[in-house]
Amino acid sequence: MNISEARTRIVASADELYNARGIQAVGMDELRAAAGVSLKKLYQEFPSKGSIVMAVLERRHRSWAEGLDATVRQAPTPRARLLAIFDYLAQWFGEDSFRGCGFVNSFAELGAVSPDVADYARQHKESFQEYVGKLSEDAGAPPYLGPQLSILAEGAQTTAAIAGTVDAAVQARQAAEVLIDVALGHEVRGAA
Amino acid sequence: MNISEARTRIVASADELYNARGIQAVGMDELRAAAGVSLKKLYQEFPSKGSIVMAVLERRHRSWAEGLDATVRQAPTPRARLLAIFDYLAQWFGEDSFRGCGFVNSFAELGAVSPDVADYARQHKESFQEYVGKLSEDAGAPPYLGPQLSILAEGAQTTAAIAGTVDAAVQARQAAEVLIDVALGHEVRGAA
DNA sequence: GAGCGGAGAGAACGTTCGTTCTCTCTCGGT
DNA sequence: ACCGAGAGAGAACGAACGTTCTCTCCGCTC
Repeated sequence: MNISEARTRIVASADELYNARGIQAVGMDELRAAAGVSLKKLYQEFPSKGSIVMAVLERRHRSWAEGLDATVRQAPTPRARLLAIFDYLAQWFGEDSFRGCGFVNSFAELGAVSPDVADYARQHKESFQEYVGKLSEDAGAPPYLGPQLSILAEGAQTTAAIAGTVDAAVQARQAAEVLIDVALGHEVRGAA
Repeated sequence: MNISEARTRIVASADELYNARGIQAVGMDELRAAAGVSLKKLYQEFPSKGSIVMAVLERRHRSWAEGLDATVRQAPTPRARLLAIFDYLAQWFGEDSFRGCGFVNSFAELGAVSPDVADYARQHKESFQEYVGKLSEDAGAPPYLGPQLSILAEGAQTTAAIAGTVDAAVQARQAAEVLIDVALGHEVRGAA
């Protein structure tokens, strides 16, 4: 077996287990079993559990950013691209494995004791906010729209995770529509 | 020393410590020291760490609900009362001890392994959503406004916690203004 | 004053965790 | 065929945790 094959499998298993049950609740032996790897090889690939956690965060960031961008790219107009963010959320929330944003969760679990985890979570959120800001700019919206939509997306994730329903994605999407149209100077009528 | 005095001090210390460093990172001995109580008395008041966690959640819920309601009551109109939610958030985010919503954090840490914690977090969020829904109804807004504002508030909390700034509260407040006015059928002009 | 109940301090226990060590087996080169 | 390097399985280790037990001391009752 290739060395990097083992790395990949370890990180993938860790991602799945940490997401499902929390980082601190999953021990190295359980991870070893799930990855089908010896404990020796585990510590040969990663010097510590902390480094596995960081590798998982990197994997999550790549996966999220790529998935989001793929969905957004399919939308034809700048306005549709902004709304596509919430379609991506809706699809994500519907997955059985969805248990909230992995960065929020790891920040809550380890942010206070691990500066690395806290910094990475911050970076991930900043990168998302920049992405949304760029999409907003492309749509010709004033700069306040980006943060507003980012906050909506963030709130939808937390709400969906704790309530256990997909509703938050469509509610956030409807709110986003209003905010976008107002920011673009369109006429908006409230539905009664 | 009165028995319920000890209980109160234990729960207050636990709240502070759990908030600052995470529940799993704080051991019973550290809590005992912070509360100024013997380990014996600790287990005399609470049968287990889990029961202390639940008591902390109850305390947090009461404190949050009372603080929010006090701020909201000061606002003169239904519209101002809806916006007061975000003033409350802004003040909260500015506190040194702010480290994100305690229910989101405990859900992230223990929700997957403790149904009690998960259920309580769900109840807390539901209760907040009902509260916002009631305020929306009082303002004469259509029923979709409540969830929209709840999601905004939720997102502001997470964003402020991870970014470490208060900005999210005022950004969410501005978005809320737009959503409220559109929902009430007012004319809204986008600022450019 | 003697004895007793309860409280505080902290040692002790059993478990779990992250990490390392040991033992055994296999496989490739001469 | 033999020897050495490397890998797998899992025992072992030290620390930390939640929880319980022990010991000592204080104040109250007869």
